[in-house]
Amino acid sequence: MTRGFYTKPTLEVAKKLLGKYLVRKIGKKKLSGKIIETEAYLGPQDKASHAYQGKVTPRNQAEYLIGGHVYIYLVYGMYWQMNISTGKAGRPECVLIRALDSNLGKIASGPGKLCRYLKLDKSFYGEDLTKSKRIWLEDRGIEVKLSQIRATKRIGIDYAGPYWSKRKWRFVLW
DNA sequence: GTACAGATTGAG
DNA sequence: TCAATCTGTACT
Repeated sequence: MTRGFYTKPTLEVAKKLLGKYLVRKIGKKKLSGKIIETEAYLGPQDKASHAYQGKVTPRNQAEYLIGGHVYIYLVYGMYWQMNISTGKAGRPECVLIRALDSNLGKIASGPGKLCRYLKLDKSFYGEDLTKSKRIWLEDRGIEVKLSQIRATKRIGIDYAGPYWSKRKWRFVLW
């Protein structure tokens, strides 16, 4: 996948990521899975985003990078979440990868489990997906029809209030 | 320096 | 339904 794919509007990227393959190389082994669930977080306006109101911290600065970079962080002190930054540089927008469909079953059926399975941690912070040799995305020619994409409300952000928690910015491949 | 909440998960 | 568990952030 090239840079141009990631710099499109975030909601568009979130939908187009469905059906693409996430590839992770560990030593001589290659792990991969089809992306089946994503969630969009839209910058300063989104109360559920870490960059709400344009906040910049050492933790979320990767969210401001130009599309195609990894924004990874720890939640609840135990689980890593992998995001892909989207849009232009300076825009705090990203897509959270929530689930992969792999031949190993439901091992990556949630953001925390996904990262545990792929052995992702802080060393991937800010990794460039268009250049990295240990993690990248592949288009394997799977055609995703609009009727196969289901939009639902996002998970685990009720604290952001009913308006933002009800935005249907979670996309599931049906 | 200390307090506190969280983009989850798995067990009960 | 609810606790585990720890980092970053916002205070004093």
